[in-house]
Amino acid sequence: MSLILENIAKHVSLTTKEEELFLSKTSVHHYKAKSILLHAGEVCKYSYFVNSGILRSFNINDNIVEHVLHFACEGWWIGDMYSLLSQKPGNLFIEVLEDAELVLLSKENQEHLYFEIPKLERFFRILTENSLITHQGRLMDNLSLPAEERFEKFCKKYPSLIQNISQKNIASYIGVTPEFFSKIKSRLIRK
Amino acid sequence: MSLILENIAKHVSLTTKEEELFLSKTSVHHYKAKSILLHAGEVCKYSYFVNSGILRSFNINDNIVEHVLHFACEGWWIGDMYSLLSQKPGNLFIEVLEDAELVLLSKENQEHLYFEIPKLERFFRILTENSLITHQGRLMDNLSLPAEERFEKFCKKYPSLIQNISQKNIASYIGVTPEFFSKIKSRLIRK
DNA sequence: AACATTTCTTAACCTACATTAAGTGCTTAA
DNA sequence: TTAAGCACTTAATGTAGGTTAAGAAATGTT
Repeated sequence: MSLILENIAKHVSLTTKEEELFLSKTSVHHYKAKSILLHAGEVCKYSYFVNSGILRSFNINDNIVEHVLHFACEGWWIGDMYSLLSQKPGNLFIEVLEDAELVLLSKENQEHLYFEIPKLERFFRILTENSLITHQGRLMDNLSLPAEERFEKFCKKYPSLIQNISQKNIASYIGVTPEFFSKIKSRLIRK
Repeated sequence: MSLILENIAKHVSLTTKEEELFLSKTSVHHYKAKSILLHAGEVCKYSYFVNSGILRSFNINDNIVEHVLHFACEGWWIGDMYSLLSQKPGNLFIEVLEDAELVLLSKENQEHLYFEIPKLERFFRILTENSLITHQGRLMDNLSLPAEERFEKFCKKYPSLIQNISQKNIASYIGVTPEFFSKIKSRLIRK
């Protein structure tokens, strides 16, 4: 069974017919590392589900500094929620970090599916709720914890990512410069 | 018509019978300023909709420093999403800042309503999506903007709140100490 | 009205993190 | 195979924002 159907089955149970309908509204594409799926200033047309590979979403400040909003690897969704829902140009880039196989679900198809399979409305509600909880937690951590503890939390929460993501990108997610991140890391190793 | 029904009507249209069913699952309560509706360590049982008054949710770090996650005034919802959905003890306090009339919706009733009025699943999906977008934006702002610009954004986004909330609380939401916030403010006034 | 409590301001000093810069090792590319 | 480009490290110096402390203004309480 495909990964995305397993993913859905964790929250709602679809009939075989519904599963087929769902899949018929999606398409699978392959992307090479360094591909940019979405540029800031564009309107985001798809939600992306990751079958394999790694992606990140980030913004760029004053044309210089990148800040990572989100990583996505196998079994995760990624997109620019703001742009996708408003259909206005967003601030996010979406980039492939490691060669990826993605399931694309367009906004229109997603809306269709809500009408044809109301259970999917529930599925995406739950997905969005979980994402919100994660973001709230990260926000509170950024307000209240020093960089070193934010890094430790990141390691605990996403152990699989640490192996596969450059320090530069982790630093950007944590919210520090690569230089300072390097210092933190060597401090932790010395312990 | 009640404020909460107007609120729902902005996203989905309910029949009169459905509206009655919805209201029958909620209850209205009045709280004095300084009431604490939820303590960190407790399980959150309700979503709160604000008919009038002002509330805030916040955590406390090392038993000392407060950080505001969220303000809510007329027409807004507030709760501890993490605790509400997981039914585990959360980290948030919810406090009344100004005497409030609130609509309480328990988790069980909310789940019931999803089954009896599927349109409400859509309503809360949309609500959660909007909240997620807001939190993502705030997260990126915290990562990439200095405190002064975060404050300016806050003023633009929530002009009505500034009149009614102490500087201490705004500072905590922005992510700086009251002392530094005071400095920022006088710097902006001098401009 | 008088006292207590909390909020806000100001200022001196301190620290977590940024910036700049220089150097090392890895990878990719002609 | 050499050069060019990144990712990473280290270290000197700079700064946004924190801490501490003390007083002023506002608010609440009896």
